[in-house]
Amino acid sequence: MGRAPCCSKVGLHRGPWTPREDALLTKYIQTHGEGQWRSLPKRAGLLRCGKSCRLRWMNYLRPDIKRGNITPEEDDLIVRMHSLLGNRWSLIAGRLPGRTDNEIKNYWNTHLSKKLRNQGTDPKTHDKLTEAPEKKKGKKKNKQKNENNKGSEKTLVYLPKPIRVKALSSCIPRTDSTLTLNSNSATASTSEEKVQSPEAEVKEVNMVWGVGDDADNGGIEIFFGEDHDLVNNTASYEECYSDVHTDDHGTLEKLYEEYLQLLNVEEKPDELDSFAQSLLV
DNA sequence: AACCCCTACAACCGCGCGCGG
DNA sequence: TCCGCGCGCGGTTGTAGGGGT
Repeated sequence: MGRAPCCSKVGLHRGPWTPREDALLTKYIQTHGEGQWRSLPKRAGLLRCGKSCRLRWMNYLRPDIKRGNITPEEDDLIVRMHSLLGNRWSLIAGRLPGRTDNEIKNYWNTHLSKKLRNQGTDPKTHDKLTEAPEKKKGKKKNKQKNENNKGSEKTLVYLPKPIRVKALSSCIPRTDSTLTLNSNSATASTSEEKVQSPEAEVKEVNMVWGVGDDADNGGIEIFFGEDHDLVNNTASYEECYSDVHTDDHGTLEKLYEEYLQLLNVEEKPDELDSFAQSLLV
């Protein structure tokens, strides 16, 4: 077993980035743009692995990164998105403009999971804990804190299976993405019928959504997007989602209703607006 | 003052997916 | 169809710094 390292480690810098390295990377990307990460370090004059460069840029140097404290609104949204999406940090981050998946993941592990536990909520399942909240004394060392991320016994309906989220970069801008649900918890369809996006239901927030089967992963696929993106892009809905099928509109409606409930649409219409705004970024 | 423990978060790692040859 | 590469993701580790004893 064992996978070859992404690049030769010999002679490459590791650990914290120096201001000089940051400057080199930033300057290179400003001139040549992102991408080609593997060859970028050499061309930028950096003794770093391409992966490390990508991470540094994505999580720290990008000009649109919002540094600073997570606001209570963001905090709340993260919790509710997590209850729906699980540990899909990149997907959650996509709904929080300027925030990175790494930042949200760290914030979750250090703040929110603890906060939820103290509130008597299981941070993995978002169910009520039967046991009393963990006391501060008797806490184990650092390594233990990440135990929360390991396999869950969750059986809640619609909990996403912990599998990869697919980006639809060819059709839809970066902030739109898909998630896949476990077929054990939601009805998957293999019908050949094309599904009509229920745009009418969500027009006021300029969003479209839909569900399709994801046979490869044994699940179904949900996507959220912005209808003007689909209109403005040359690709049609069918071109983007040619594999989207359903014969179970009840399931679709239920899924979407739950999504809206999680956003507390009725109680916080402004928040949905800001959510919709975030999709524009 | 010195030591220890804990927190926060930057960085690394391994893996899987998509795409092009 | 297969294979290798590039990329992105989630999980994990490393470490600086702060607070308590």
